Amino acid sequence: MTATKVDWVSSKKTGFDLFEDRNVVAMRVNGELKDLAATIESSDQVEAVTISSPDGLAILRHSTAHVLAQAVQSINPDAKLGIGPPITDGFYYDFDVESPFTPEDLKQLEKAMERIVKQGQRFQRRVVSEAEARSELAKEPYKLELIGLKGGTAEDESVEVGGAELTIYDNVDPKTGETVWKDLCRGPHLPSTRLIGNGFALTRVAAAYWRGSEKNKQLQRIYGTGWPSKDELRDYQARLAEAARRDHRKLGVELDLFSFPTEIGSGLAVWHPKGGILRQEIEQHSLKRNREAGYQYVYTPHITKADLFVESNHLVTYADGMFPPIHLDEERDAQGNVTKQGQDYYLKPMNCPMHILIYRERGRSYRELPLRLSEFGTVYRNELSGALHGLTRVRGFTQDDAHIFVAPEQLEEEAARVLEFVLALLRDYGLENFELELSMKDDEKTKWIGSDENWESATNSLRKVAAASGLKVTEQPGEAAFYGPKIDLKTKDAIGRSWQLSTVQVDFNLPERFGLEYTAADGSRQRPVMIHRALMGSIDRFIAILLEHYAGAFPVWLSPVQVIGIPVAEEYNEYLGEVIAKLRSKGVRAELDLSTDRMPKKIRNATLQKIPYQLIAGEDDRSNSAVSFRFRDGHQENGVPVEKAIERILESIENREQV
RNA sequence: GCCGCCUUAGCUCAGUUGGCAGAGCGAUUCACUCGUAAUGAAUAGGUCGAGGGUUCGAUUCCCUCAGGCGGCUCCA
Repeated sequence: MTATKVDWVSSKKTGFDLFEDRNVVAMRVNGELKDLAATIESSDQVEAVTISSPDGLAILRHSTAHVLAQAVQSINPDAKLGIGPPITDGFYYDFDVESPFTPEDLKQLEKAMERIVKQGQRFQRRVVSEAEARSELAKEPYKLELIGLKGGTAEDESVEVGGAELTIYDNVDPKTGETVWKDLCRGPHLPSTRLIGNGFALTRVAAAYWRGSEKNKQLQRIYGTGWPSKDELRDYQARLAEAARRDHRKLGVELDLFSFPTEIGSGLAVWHPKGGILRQEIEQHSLKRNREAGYQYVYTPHITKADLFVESNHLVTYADGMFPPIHLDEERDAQGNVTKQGQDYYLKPMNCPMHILIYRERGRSYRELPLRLSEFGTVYRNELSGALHGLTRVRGFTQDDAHIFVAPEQLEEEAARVLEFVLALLRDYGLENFELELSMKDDEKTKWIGSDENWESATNSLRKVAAASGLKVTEQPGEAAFYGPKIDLKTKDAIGRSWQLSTVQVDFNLPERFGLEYTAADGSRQRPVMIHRALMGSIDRFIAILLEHYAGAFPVWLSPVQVIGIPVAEEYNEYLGEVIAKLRSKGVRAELDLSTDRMPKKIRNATLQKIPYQLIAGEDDRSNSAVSFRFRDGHQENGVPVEKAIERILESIENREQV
């Protein structure tokens, strides 16, 4: 926060009197955000809100949204206003219009907005009664609906009608004093549109359901971004360009890792040889770590009779996410009458019921617990076509899944072990900067099953475990799965984007449904608790995250091609070929570039493929039994003796180094 | 699933107000034998996403479908 405390000044004043700094665009009066035009009482605590502070940016963006709405209505007076709040990095405004906006409309609207900004219209707050608001906004059906909602039940406060009173903001032409536009809004706003400057841009158009419900009409939403200066806008646009450069869908094509053939179907990926190597490395490393941590690997089928998902209740709670059944074994006579009842089979959307059946296959002793079953389990989910997105949202994917069966008293210790394990493994892949979210039940929703005592003790256990990790923990009441609390782990990638990865969920429900038991030390039958652990979420998605994190330039051990040999001329093919062969014999993924390209072209190709080591050899190297290194960043080390070079490469693989 | 936009060579993209389809990269071949991000030349490569309609004629206009992109919704 850049807000500064301000001492109280004697007589009655407004924010304009108090703050001369033009960067101050609003103020907090006794903790409440207000326009600078608001008057201040002598007992008030006042803080300045500068345009670059989080509050200031939100106000800037909200005011920019108003300017957008004014621009839209200046061009199309029939456009009905929805809502227009600030969001991360920008704002949007929803409109009900006859025909959707086009990219050309956006350019035209930006121009209109610039004119409004230059005009320096004042945002003037005015308190109105509900009746006044209704008559002034008679032509705005959505605003009228918002007015109707105000004072209703626990509805979230919105930027339109939150707060104690209804207010309308008039946009006033500073020269004529005429109100040129107005909008129902709680504020606060910038003192003048001029402060918006040239740090804004309209970014895209999209449809959005009115008030976020599929049942409502879709409005046309215009998204924009807004910043205090043109330079900051450019920085933001550069960040977007960097994110686009790292897009895993683009890198997947460029590095020949995977594709989504339309013949196979939406959201169903095939892995090419290079992507296959990457995936194998990740899986093998994970397998080894899982084994070391006491997990036992299992295999289960991709398809099962309906019975299993009836017993697990997935066919009730998760039916929408499942592919329709495959009807098998039905027989009919010549008249078409069913002579043998068929069976429905389903593609599995989750692995847990299968693992549970392995547990239940025989009697279990407390001595076997915790029993940790893990699997790279491939699941299929019938995601809505519009929700699919590269490898991060697909219809078939592989979870590095595990289900741990523990005695209730083991829950806390095991959860701590799981979290520790998850963090260690993710660090192996080069991820850092983790945050935890503890999702709990709340008193408002009714979906929760299981006893309050169970919830309380499990939540307390997870809370302790999360706290002990030393990571930042956010508690989220109401966000738990219906069957138990969970810890989700988020990580930030190299350019600061947050990704949800692992989840550790406590489940009382499935052990109950499947009647799981173990024999305790005293001979009594007890019910185990289950922990669901998806470490990388989905391997497919995890690879997408790593791809974007590393921008395709993986650490040596994960690189599909680790070493490429580039002879200076054909003459040196044989010499360098021997070096490459030695590396291959030691398990290094090394290739020799025998193409007819010239050397600089080969270097360019290898660099674009983001291969960590380019080994170059010409006369200087051959006569000294040496090779020359060229690295991704272009720096070189010439004349390295072959044995030393090999050693160095092997070490970097062993230590999972980035080079 | 809903709304909007898009789909032209392996890739990135021009183009046609309805009249024989274009470039760069990539591929192949030939020449060059080369020291740190593109040597030169030639050749091949297309039912203009699929199907239907309008038209003398459709890659171009209209309809349906598929796939992609951006959102919304969804993500137990």
